[in-house]
Amino acid sequence: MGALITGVILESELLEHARAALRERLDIETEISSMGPYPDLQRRHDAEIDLFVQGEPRRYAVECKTFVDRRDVAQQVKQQLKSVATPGLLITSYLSKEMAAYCRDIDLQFIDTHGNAFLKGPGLLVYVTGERRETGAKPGRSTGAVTTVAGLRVAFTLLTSSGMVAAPYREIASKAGVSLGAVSNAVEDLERRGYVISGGAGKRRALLEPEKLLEEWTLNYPIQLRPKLNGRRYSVPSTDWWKDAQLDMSGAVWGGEVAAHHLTGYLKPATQTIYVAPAARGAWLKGLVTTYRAKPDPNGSLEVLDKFWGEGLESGPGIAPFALVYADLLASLDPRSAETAHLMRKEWTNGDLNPA
DNA sequence: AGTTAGCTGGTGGCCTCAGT
DNA sequence: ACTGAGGCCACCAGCTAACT
Repeated sequence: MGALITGVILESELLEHARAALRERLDIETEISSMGPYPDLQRRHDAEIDLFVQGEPRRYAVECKTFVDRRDVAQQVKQQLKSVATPGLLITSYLSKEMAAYCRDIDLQFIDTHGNAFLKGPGLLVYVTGERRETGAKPGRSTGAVTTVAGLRVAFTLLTSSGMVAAPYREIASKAGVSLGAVSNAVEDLERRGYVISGGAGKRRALLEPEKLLEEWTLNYPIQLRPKLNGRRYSVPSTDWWKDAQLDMSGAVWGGEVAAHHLTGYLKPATQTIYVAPAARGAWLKGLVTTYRAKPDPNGSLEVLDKFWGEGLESGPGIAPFALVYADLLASLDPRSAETAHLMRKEWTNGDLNPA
């Protein structure tokens, strides 16, 4: 089971190993009720399982995470499972004593593949910690394509530009704004997880299951990549200033609700998200302040972030790539935005929003 | 296109010190 | 003497860039 720890594994494998550990160490039987991804946006977890306690099934919404070695990851899972009607359960490869204690503190139930567990409910209280991982296994962080900053950039480039997956690593690296080694790691991870198929030496690679990859990317983008984009908020006196703001001339692009409005005509934007190239950011912000009297405000409706992708990936003039607009909408946790995101994904699936 | 050495930054653990 | 907070430090994963 060493590979479980050092490599990135499939959610289904993680689930199976954790269920086996629960059965062997704690004599608790489980049954998988359903596996995601779910079509409805209310269910963004990975699976639903029944735990049999004294013969009675207890249903849990499951979120699988290969590595949970940071408090913010546990916190993110907690937040994600909060919106689910059934009790949430984190399944991971290994939780240290410290992380187990933290999960208990924030009331996040979990099981890992080594028999550590925290389960509570009517007539049920299990807290097992300190079960050790195998020797030689490192506590490693993932090098995953959707769990690291560089990996997310690479996955984003592949999702946004069809055909890019077959391009040389140097071209992908250039478009994604990451190093060559990072592309190598990311593509290797995508291959291992079945998102990329490689035909061997000289053969072209292909992207498989882009929809599933998009879902994973969407979940990880607000946690891993977005906080690195130097986000700053501003308030603008006029509520509909965005209507006549022409961004494409200034190198900035709309993300979030305004982009969704332009793409679908469906959503009336209450917030504005703009991505600006870091080099142009200073001059661009000056213009924003003089033209629209924008003021720095931590609660302002306008958020300005660094543009992190290369040229030619936009969904349209002055509009961020679809995947990013979709992720922005879902990250806002606003039901209106989620509905629009769902609508956009349908169009993307049909190929209507794919630029390249 | 792949490999790897070296740098960077984040995290966890240990130590110290102040307060009770 | 004990406990908790804060600071410091070592370790390690992630990343880059040079090299093959």
